[in-house]
Amino acid sequence: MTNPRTGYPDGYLIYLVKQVEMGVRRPFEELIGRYGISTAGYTALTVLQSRPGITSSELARRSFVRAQTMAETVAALADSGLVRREKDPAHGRQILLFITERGQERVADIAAGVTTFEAAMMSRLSGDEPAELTRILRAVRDALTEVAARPKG
Amino acid sequence: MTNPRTGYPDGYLIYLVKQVEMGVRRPFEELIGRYGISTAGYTALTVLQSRPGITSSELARRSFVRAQTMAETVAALADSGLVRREKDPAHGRQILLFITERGQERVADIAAGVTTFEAAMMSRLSGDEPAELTRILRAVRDALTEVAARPKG
DNA sequence: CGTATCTCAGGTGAACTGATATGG
DNA sequence: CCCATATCAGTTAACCTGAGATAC
Repeated sequence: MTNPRTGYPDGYLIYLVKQVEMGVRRPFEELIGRYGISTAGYTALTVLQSRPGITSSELARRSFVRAQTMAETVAALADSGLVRREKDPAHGRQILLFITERGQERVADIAAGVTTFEAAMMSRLSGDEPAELTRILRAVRDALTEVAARPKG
Repeated sequence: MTNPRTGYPDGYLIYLVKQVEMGVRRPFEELIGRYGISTAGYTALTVLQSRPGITSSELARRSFVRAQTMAETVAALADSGLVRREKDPAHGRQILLFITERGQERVADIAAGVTTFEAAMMSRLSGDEPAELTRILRAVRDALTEVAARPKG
């Protein structure tokens, strides 16, 4: 009934994650949408900033979505000239992705709004709580990566 | 560029929340789906356990969705006999919601699976990290409630 | 009169499964 | 042969907006 590790009912952590994600979703969508891209697109751009040259499939794995879903997201970015696709000479099938100059600019344009929004999210946190939260969420994500890697159960 | 409170790039916290939510979504859906209800339905049931007699609109606010969306979720639960609707005698328009005996049983059936899944999520956390995470996420959710309450921006 | 609930109707973006082709 | 990537096609679950009736 009550989880000894959280002090809350079983399933509450999952509910809480969902609440936070939903609380972020609409305001964030509204913010990003003004710049003509989707939330998923924006996220892909920021990942490509730190990991230039990864494939769409790899991007999909990092976002916990199927390759087909990410392919759509990337296609939209490529159409807008924010991402450049380049055939991997070593692997004929793979296509490497790079953020373009224009993509960099777009991310820079959005930066101030994102910073403000994230500050609002953290407005009730004090001291090192933001760093704690980030650290612990990364550990949860890594644990979920393991779960996702399992074949079917 | 780098947020001084998290030590990570701006927007990373939002990305992390999304990653975790996506990492939870499919396995959790798969788990809950076996019992013939949706993830949203299961969550509504658990909230009704601790808050019997709240309205669908109130449930919607707590989940950061529109009233119409929650109405659909609740309708499905009522059709399955997991939730009972009762006209509020004091407020002619409002309909109060209660989880039924059958709803309680359904939640109980799912409990073991949920506990196991949540344990997997927390498998890389040690000591009081799960409690820390829960506490901090609640503070973030409360901050987001304020953001959502604002009229339009 | 303004605000909130509930409900009907229609719409959408972002995920999904399935199938196929190709390359390592 | 097996596995991964990419891509075309169709589908779904969970949100959304808009509009109208009712109640405080």
